[in-house]
Amino acid sequence: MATAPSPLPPSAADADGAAPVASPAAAALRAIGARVTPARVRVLTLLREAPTPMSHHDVETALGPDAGDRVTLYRVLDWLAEAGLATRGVDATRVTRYAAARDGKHQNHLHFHCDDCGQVYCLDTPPPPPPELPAGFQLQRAELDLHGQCDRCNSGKA
Amino acid sequence: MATAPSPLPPSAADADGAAPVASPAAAALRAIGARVTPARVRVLTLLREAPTPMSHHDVETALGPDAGDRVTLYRVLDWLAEAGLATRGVDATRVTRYAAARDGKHQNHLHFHCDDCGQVYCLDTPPPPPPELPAGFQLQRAELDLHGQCDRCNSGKA
DNA sequence: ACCGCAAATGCAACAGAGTTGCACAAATGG
DNA sequence: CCATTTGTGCAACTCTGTTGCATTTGCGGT
Repeated sequence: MATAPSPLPPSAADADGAAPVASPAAAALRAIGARVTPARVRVLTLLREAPTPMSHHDVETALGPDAGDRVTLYRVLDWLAEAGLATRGVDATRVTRYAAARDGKHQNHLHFHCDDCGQVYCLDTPPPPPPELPAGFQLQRAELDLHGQCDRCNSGKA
Repeated sequence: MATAPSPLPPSAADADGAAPVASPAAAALRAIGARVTPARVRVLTLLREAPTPMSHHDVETALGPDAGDRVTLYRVLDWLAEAGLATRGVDATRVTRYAAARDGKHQNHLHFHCDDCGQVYCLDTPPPPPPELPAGFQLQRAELDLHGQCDRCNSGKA
């Protein structure tokens, strides 16, 4: 798998020494009383601009030299998820993907997994109401994953 | 995680030299014109008797000395999924789980993932109808995964 | 402006799940 | 019973994610 398309935005990670703090990511960090570190700001900014959930590898590639240590990246992603600023998800290839949890938007929509290229798409369609479950079971969240072929892979084949 | 409960049935894997072929698993294999090998019969039989999807590790543990080689087990599980005799799924801990695909039963029901113990439960509730998606996208299958705490983990805590 | 401490980072080594290549054994078909 | 095709076993490897520990750094207090 060749690291997916990843249409990363042009001006994702900047503001290191010149501009103090212009990024909304930094603001979000401050808002919850967390430390504002370059790594966190860079990663969160990237996730916020990304159109689809990103894997550790995606983030590392997208940030390039600014990605820093592999482990730090894992820890930052993990921390973001723990802090509620991002959501975690495991795709069909056993890879964990992260998405910015903006204003709760990512909590409540559908994901389409392309079984061909592995890309994950976010759909605007509202999810159906979850069914009720047996007593004793507490529902935390429901996730409807659609699997199939995306338009790109679909047109390329028969 | 201590390898899940795994209530493996008493008479799962037998019939090696004495009884010719009594297992329905073997019959299922023959039915699709595939080779009937001990490994396949043992694994498929186990999966068919299992109440929940099993991971590679679960199967290896359950079969004990009869499990054979790790790699063979991976290949058998993979083959079963490819052949349509089992279905694959990835749980919250990035572990692939397999379930026997009997008569199409496992195709169309819900899974509840316990975020505490990682156990996967099969619910009888019928899944909601999938929404329509953008043009160019071809839906292969929809999977509704419910996440939360199971009754066991739920009662143990506050 | 400076100091100190807790928290974050970097480095290195490790762990578990799954894969690949190749030689050998076994299941079918003739 | 033999030949061919397919599955199995072994060893080594890749990839994703973790853990421990020393060092640096954000940030609040002085």
